[in-house]
Amino acid sequence: MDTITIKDIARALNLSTSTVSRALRDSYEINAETKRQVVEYAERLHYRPNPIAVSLKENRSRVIGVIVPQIANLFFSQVINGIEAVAYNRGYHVSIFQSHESYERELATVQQVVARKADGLLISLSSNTVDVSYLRQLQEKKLPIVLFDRASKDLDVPSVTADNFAGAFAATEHLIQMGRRRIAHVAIPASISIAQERLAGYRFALEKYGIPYDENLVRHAGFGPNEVEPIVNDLLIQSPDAFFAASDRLAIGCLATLKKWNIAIPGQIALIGFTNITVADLLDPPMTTVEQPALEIGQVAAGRLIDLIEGKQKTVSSDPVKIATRLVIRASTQAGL
Amino acid sequence: MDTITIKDIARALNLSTSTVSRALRDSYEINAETKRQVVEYAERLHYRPNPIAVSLKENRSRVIGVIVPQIANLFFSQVINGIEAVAYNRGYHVSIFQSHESYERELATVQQVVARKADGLLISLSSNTVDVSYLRQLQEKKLPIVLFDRASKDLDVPSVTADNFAGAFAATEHLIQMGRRRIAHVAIPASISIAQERLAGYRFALEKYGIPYDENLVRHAGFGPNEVEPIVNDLLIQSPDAFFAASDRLAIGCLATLKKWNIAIPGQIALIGFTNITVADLLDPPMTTVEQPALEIGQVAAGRLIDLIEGKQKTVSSDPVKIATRLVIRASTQAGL
DNA sequence: TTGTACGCGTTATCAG
DNA sequence: CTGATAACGCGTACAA
Repeated sequence: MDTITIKDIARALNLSTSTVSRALRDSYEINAETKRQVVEYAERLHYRPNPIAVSLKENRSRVIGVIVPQIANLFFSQVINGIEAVAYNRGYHVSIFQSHESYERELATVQQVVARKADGLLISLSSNTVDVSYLRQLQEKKLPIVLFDRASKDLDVPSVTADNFAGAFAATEHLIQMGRRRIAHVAIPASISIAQERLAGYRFALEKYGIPYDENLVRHAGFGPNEVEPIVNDLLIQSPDAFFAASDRLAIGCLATLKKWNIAIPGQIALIGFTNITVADLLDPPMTTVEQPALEIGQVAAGRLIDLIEGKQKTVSSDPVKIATRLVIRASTQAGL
Repeated sequence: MDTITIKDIARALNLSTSTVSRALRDSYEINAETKRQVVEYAERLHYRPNPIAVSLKENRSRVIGVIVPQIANLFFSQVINGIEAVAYNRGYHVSIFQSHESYERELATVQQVVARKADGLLISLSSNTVDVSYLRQLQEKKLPIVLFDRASKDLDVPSVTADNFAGAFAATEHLIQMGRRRIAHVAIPASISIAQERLAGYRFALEKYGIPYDENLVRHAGFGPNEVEPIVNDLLIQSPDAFFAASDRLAIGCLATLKKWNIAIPGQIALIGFTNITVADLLDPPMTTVEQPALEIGQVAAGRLIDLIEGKQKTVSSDPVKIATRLVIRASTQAGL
């Protein structure tokens, strides 16, 4: 292997490794000339310190581990972009991993990342994760952790999420103001923290407008490939006049099912997805959406984590940060109503 | 820090670290009883070898580095899923990184990953990467590398891509068979390897049906946020009767622009995207697409890489692997014609 | 200002 | 069968 080490430089310049080492970092009392020599030589040979050796020595890695349920999801991939932007600026590398909505893989991945001395963890919990004790243990070992999007009430850890309650409220209220009264809600799995918040926002809007809550109009869908259609079919039996879908995937599932039954959405069904769908404008009629500030969530989460890592946050104020969502009303949805 | 090491076990059991180490791996001549003791104690304390120390010692990490231009792209995220499935099964961890279509970031990321002793690299080149000499150097240092999707003719490295030529040919031929003659092609940046292949497939189809190639009908679009619309506008001046978009993003850009001008796609313009758009069925009319076998590309690429890593591939046959695409013809697109 | 020696956690070699 | 020792690359107390 011809990767060059501090030792090579030392030998070439007739110096000790410690002198070279010092010359390359703190100029902690080192002869200017020696330093110049070393730095120049190192430069010329493209010397790069071995991060593995440094990690072993210093017990850290300048790496932030990011674990998301799945990457094939515009929301998460955008959050990651936000994370990277901040982390990169502050001198950290970001390693990305997927839990594939599996508790076991989440656990294994986190263990691996921690074993590799990541300086901190940014996690969005898998839908199957109920036992978060492994995270609590890491937290007790002083490992900086920040949750985003999918947090856990069983964990006293800082979290950054969209304001799901307000977003769901806005979506539902919009539908109500368009004259709808029987609004079906296709929800994400109840085990996910934000499912409750979205449901609460939905219920609160109904309440505000004096519409009774009908549990038959609410169904949770999992992540299986063909789970949405039967659920939408069931909901259709309740003859809803609108749909509030709690995610991109569910919104698409709704649309597909409605299309299959040839139900014209504008006249009879209004649909709002809690989404980042980029093609919402292309649909006919365009879909009104609640957009999550994914980029910002990532940026804020990364910022908080790095503050924790660098000890700028003495008090770990674990009060959740809520980032405002945005209701995007597409023209002809309104027209259609 | 209360991470337990081999040394802790040795002390507790009055053994030397070397004995413990041996007991934990090769049972190479070790007393059965001693071994049992060690293993049991290690189990009880949840001992996990420090992967950083092992990497330093063995100069490898059982980690595969994956670098893609961007994660917020269904094609890439699905490829990654394919990669993970295979790598996981064969005992490797996968670390995911983005180059954000920047040569500099690609370079920096690869250097970082290599410095951390990744056992191999799976890369899809950024659109700005023209100088691949840094990869050639790594290759010469015997680092296993496999390119996927975006390869480079300047690099004699195994690659796995979709059969872009055949896919583009099939798409174009389909449009021709639907009676179109002036087929506009919105292409990805010419610097990307597969751009040429797709263009060639397009041209070959025209040729086969005796349609003259008109360079005014072909435009390349970059990755800027507002690049597609003006290009589509320009193309519209050439009064095309169909569009062949070379990617998801471009297809969406086409659709958006056409919708803006209120051009009814079915009657006047047929559109085919070289894509993985999941909502193609929802569009009105549904869009016919050429689907890339993303998952399979990832699986094959990961398989080849691991074969290389494990030396099963003595001869580095760098002949590119082409995976067949699938033309998905949506019913009413045909009807519309 | 520079060099020596040690440790981070692990494995491999060589004695015993 | 087991233990001492060296080595992977680096940083740092301690000595000079």
